[in-house]
Amino acid sequence: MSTQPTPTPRGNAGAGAARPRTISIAPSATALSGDSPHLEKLNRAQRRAVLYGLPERAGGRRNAAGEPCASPPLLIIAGAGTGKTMTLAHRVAECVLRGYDPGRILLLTFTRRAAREMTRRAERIVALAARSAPGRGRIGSGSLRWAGTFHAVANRLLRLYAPALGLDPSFTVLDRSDAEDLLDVVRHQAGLSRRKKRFPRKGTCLAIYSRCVNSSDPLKKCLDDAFPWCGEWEEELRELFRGYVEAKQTRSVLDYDDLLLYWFHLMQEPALACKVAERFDNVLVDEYQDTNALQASILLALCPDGKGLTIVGDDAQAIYAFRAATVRNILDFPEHFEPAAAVITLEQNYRSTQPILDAANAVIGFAAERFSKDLFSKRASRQKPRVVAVEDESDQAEYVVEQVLAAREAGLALQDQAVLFRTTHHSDLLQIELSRHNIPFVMYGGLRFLEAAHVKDLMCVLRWAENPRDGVAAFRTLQLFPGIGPAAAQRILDDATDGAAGGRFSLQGIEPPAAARHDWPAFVELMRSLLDEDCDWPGQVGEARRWYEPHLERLYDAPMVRVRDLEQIELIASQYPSRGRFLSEVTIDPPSASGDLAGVPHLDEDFLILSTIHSAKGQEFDNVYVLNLVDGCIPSDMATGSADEIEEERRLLYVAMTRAKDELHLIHPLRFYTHRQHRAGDRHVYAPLSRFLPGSIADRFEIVTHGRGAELDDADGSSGVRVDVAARLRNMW
DNA sequence: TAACCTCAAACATGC
DNA sequence: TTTGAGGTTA
Repeated sequence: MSTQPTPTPRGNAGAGAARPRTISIAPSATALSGDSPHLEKLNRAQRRAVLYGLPERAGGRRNAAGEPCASPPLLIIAGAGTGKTMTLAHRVAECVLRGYDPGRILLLTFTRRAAREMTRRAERIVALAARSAPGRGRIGSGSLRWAGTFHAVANRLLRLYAPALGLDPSFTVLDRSDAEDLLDVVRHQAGLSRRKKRFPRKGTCLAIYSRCVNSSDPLKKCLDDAFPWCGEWEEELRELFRGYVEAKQTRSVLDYDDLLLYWFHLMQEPALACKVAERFDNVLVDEYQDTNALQASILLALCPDGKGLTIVGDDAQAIYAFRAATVRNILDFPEHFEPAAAVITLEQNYRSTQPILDAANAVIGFAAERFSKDLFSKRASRQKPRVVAVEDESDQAEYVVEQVLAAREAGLALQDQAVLFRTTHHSDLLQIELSRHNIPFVMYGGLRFLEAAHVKDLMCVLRWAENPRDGVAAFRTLQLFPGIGPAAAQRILDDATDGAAGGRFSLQGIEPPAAARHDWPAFVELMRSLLDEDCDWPGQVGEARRWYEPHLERLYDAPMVRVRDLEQIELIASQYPSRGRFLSEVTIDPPSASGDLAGVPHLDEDFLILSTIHSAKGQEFDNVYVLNLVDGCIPSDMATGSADEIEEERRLLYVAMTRAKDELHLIHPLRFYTHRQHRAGDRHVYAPLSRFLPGSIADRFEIVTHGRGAELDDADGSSGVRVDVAARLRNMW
């Protein structure tokens, strides 16, 4: 679908292609590495990446012309398992050791967890080096203040520069479903819900909006590219988005995309951009292949000449195009600068055995465009990765259980084993099977803790208190009362803001509907308390919870489980210094979305990891089991629309495979039972092995058959004949 | 009139 | 499973 020019095909230097340049290492750098024990563990390429272009001493941070001493732009292409985190952490540490102020280093990562890991390591390296060379650099815990995701850093910067941007510094942040709700309000007000033909749903509308913002493309192009079935609604959508932007502004709320968008506009104003840029001597960006056009614009505005800028990524692991990330960012990075940025490639893999890499290289070898590199490892093994044919999904679950238990018997902890899958529901059956066998597990990226209705309810009460203009939070809070629905909530909201000036509001004198009258005074008292400047934090979370619990019991079944979740919120809240920080940071990087296990109590000491492939990014495990290696799952049925989408699915499989250190099992259920049928129903379709594992690379794998699947041996596709029955059945309609 | 309930349809899924 | 529309009740 994309008509953009392609970058370097393998072994072919195309025009404008980014090719690795020869890097000459400054003698001083070599000398330094010789006497620096903290660099000893690094290989040659890693050491080059750590030291490249860094001035010997950054003391004073200014050269004779009064300009900051800074390294030229650098791109590190770090293949899977090549010690990327370690290398980046070392470079951060090296900056500190050479005299840069850690508080002036900006480290942009993909998740908060990655930021934490990186700072922790950098601090350790500095501490270690300081022991052998006292006085070279100092770093205390927490002095790398500017480490986080683009969104988290944006949140902090925007609060600092809010007045200049016309923002209320106590703005609140809408998560995805809040944003959808607000969009829905606007949609109804604009009369778009009353159309002869069905208008796209709120989730789709927001996805379109988000894509426009993040790709920086006009609406028309977004619709053509990603939402062709909504093309006829272009004008209505434009009107809707106009209303949505206005609605956010009157409420002092920002959605995820706004965080980037406001930062972008901050950087477009030269005077302000200069101030922001001056805060940082070094800017390091991790996972650059998964940034989008808007993020790239921000970054280039932050470092127009690339001075002090280091980016790390792997084009072969770009898996977020659906969120408007573009691999062009990394492919085109070197040529943005004059002279072009240096490229250092890390190819030695320390994670996987060579047979696993051979297989992964073979899979990614079919990719159409990428920086040329092939991973190699010194970890020899005779064990090839397995392609396991199983009869169906329940046989698949059985196989995983068997293998996991066998590996544990052999001494491998459950935590060192992971089951990966394309979408969350692919793991449904396995979860049941694991529970049956009493195998504890943790689901990464699945829980969506903050999206549970009762959790959102409580968060909205707090959010309303934080930002009285946050009508989204207010609207939801009010509807918790019996007898208050959308209409009454809106009336109360109007009355409450009418009587008070300056965006404040007052619940005094509001007459609620009869059914809500009984509970009303307690709520007025709660809000009075929460709005009090001296209200104790985090104690107010408990106060809000105690008010909310009776409502919870009325509104939902199984209240006990939900009550425990609320206690969990209290616990999490206690780790933040203020209500504002808690609300924004938890919204921007929710605890479960980043696979953040810290602070999740009552877990067994050992547990199996279940994760979507997306959430497994950056992780590694001894044994990896990948579920549903069939066409329709990988690549997903939903992603076969264009060549670009197929390529992304291929990279997704590559990411999954390269998570494995020792053992890799790719499981192929031969048939799938179709849904929505009687319990004992036998309607099913035969599923062909994923197209990413064609017969031509079969020699990279050990092909095995499990259990009852043995009977179907000659149907497993190893004959080389492929019939995509699933697709044919789909195409019937 | 608005809240609440029921039922049918849906172009999505990863964060 | 969820959304949203339409019908029923307070």
